[in-house]
Amino acid sequence: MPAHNSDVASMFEELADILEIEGANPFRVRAYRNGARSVSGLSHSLRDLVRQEEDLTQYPGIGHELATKIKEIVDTGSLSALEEARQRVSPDLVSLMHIQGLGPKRVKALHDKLGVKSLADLQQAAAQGKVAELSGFGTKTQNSILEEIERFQGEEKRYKLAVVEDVAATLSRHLEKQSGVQKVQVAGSFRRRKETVGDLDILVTGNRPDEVMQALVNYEDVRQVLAHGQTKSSVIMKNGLQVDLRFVAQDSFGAALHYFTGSKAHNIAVRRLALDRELKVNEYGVFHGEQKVAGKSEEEVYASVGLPYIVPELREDRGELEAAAQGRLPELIQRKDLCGDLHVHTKASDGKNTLQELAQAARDMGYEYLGITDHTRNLSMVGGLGEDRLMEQMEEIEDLNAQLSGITLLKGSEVDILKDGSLDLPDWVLQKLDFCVCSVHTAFNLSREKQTERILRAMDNSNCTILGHPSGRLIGSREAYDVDMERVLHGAGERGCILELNSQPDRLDLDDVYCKAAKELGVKIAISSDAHQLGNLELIRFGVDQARRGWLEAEDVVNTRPLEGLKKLFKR
DNA sequence: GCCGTTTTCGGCCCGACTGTTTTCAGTCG
Repeated sequence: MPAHNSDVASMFEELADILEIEGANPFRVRAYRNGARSVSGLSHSLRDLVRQEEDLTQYPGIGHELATKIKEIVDTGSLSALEEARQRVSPDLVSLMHIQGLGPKRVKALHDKLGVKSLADLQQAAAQGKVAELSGFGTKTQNSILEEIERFQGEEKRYKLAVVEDVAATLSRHLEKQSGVQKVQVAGSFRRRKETVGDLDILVTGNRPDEVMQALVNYEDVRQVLAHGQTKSSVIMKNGLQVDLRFVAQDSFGAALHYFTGSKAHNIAVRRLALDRELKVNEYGVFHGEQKVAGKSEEEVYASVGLPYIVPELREDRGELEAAAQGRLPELIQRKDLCGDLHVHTKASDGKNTLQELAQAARDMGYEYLGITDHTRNLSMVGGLGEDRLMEQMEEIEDLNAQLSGITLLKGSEVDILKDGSLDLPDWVLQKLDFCVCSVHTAFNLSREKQTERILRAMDNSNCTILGHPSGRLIGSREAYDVDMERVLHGAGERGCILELNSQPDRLDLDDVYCKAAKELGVKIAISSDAHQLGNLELIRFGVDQARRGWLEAEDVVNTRPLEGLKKLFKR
């Protein structure tokens, strides 16, 4: 059984859940959660680290005990402490913790007093009115449990960033229109530009808190009100997304924004730094005893703990605080740094537009070049190009380039990587192109070893300029294929192959963690839209967001180079 | 269970809201 970092993390999380239900020392529980978080933010694979006999306790939150457990998971694929814990507390019972409003104490009470063992048991007990009879519970709790069970079963837990953007924009406008509102700002993982968002955190300043809260709970798209207080309200929108609204005072805005932007791990780390200086940080400000010393702006908050401003995208407690303290925060890439796009489809395969239309759109976006990369023949269902049609397209591009001014079309192709790692078109054709994006579109189920070898072999071909959407994942619908990304990263580095950061909101592939790893290995990244129609070209901003989360600077990304510089990077 | 530029023991981030209470526990972010 493969043991990815995420497997280790989820085992630690599950163990933490069980210990919590059992009433274990809360700090011990927290230690497991910290360990899980630390592990999932790691850019190295634990399997490799263990194999290389690295000292795992060098990573934050991993001590002797967790290091031993990680070794056990990597070596055996399971964790005996977790197996034993599951005997005591069943996974079905643990899963009840994921229902909003149910924590360890209540789950334990439901189990001990009512014999609840599963979601079905709970639903039945609540429907029969037994839950309300327990001390500490009541009719309201019982009803909300029933509602939550239905919601829990019906819907996805996290939403893609691009989906949430619409809700955020319309709701922000609605709130801004309310009288007495000065400022509306979305915080949370949305502001950190995380690829998926669990809920929307919105901050409001002004002088009529009651009315703003009222405006949210009465908003037409609200399905259910979870909480409605003086300074905080929570609602569920009709699409299932939870929105938390906070009213904050003007002079606490920076502290609140920092607090609610998170991540939680980053905030905890900042508060720990503050404690060293005998400061207390909360959402109202930074305090020295009773005295408030900062809070108006986020810059103030960071300054109070001796740090420069850290942009939201970096706030994951993945080394940004240390980097800030040492004055080596990256100067992150921005949308305006991009000189072109290197992955675009036309009508020739599964795109919607002509070369001319795309060229014009790219020029209007201020690009210097646009890489045309239609699919190849292996993807016959989307009209993939064989060598004849590709040769024709190359001619077309050359003719068009002769007429166009202000934009250059690059002759490219998104070449299928076949099952054995060979490329879908012969070398003599590929050599005529300016560059190739090579991608896996079939045979996702190969073993880890075979999939990895397949991709390495594809990169062996010097015509493979860019490895397209390297993991193949589709957020929320398809797992990445099983591939040793560490080896792929090293392989790309050794061969001078560029890795793509595909900007489609459901791909964002490479992800942030591997972008950072690639950067550390000196592997270059191409941020591409993978546009299939004109409107898709702008999706590239989501790629830029993800790149920023991956610590990438302009120099790490090939398509920040003007055309001549780019062409040099294409040669390998 | 983790951690340490006072420490290897004794700390460990902090506040709002809800429901069930009669002053607070549980949950959440």
